[in-house]
Amino acid sequence: MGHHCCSKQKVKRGLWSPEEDEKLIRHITTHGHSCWSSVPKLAGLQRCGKSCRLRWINYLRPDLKRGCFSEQEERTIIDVHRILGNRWAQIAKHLPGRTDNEVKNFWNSAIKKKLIAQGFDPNTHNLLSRNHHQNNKMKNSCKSKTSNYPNSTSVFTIETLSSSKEVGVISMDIIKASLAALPPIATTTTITLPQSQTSWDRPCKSSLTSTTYNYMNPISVPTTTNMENSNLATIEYQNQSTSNNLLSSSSSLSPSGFGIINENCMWDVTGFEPQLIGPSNGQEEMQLVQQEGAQLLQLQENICQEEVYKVNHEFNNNGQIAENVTFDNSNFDFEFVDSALMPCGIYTNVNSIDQLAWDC
DNA sequence: AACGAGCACAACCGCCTGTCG
DNA sequence: GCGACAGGCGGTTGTGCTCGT
Repeated sequence: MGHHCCSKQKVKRGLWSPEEDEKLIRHITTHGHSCWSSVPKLAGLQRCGKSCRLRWINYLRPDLKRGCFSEQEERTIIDVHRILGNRWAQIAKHLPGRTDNEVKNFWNSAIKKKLIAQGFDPNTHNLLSRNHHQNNKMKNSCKSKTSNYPNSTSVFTIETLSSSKEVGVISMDIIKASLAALPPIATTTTITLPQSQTSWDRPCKSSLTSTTYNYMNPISVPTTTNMENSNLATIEYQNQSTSNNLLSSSSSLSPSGFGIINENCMWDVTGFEPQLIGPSNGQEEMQLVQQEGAQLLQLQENICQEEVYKVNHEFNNNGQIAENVTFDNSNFDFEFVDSALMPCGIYTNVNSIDQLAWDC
């Protein structure tokens, strides 16, 4: 059974021949594709319009980047997927020259398996094997005083400690998530690592001696947004289930508090890119981590800005007054905001990472 | 050389949404 | 408001290649 647009006529299916490709390219480059349904007839192809469109978008478009995905692209896919989920078209927009189909195939054939192999749930980006254990632990003895999200899937227990700075089992994603959860006031964060630990994702329960690093919270750096106009929205995120928040029309966007979970620690053992961060090369590596964290934050901020802009743009076009716009009557993507702000379920009001310890 | 399993990727299917009459 | 249609998207399937036996 074919697609309804194809059922009316006899259409060829299956792989495209070079001759068909040539016909389609010649037609689109000379006439464009104002209406895909008319393209097959005009181009002399026995295909349906949808098939032509897919062939052009996924394979024949001149601006496509062919070949293997770069490591940077892989990371971008993972990072954006963490925020957006299986919205392949949206993810592909962050990868110039790549199509949603290509990204989807790459995810399913490569990244997904690597994440699973590393113990990550590719859907939630949380650890797989320890989920139940940690969830049970959360139920029984969670002392978190800050996380108030009932649907949190965090596998980490956060405790407020008055004096201890010890970091037990820790991975890069936890570090970044916690750093990103810091309020924008803090500019420098002190992280104490066991001396013996040279890799962030390598569990190390005992710490005889420790090394201290300073980590600049990239969120704390004031950034200016470059939206089309200054008529931006401020999100006062409280509780999505009972939200009755207002969009204000004249304040500036401040998506601070973005959480980051980063599976970059997986590269360490998958052979992609060893990231040894420790006393031997800590200074240099921490700079790289800072840069990477800042880039990731910028990426997440950009995505959030796009969502917020969509809301404003839509209402402005409709001639409505932004002050009267609420989340309830908007189509704002709460799920997106939730995932962007609390990707690992960590939501905290603590003043510095010194107050955090991870009970893993 | 023949065969089958596994894999990557191209293509299709079905659903959803927006537009238009 | 309703139906028809086109475009877009994500999930799934089909196809051809590679590699091991």
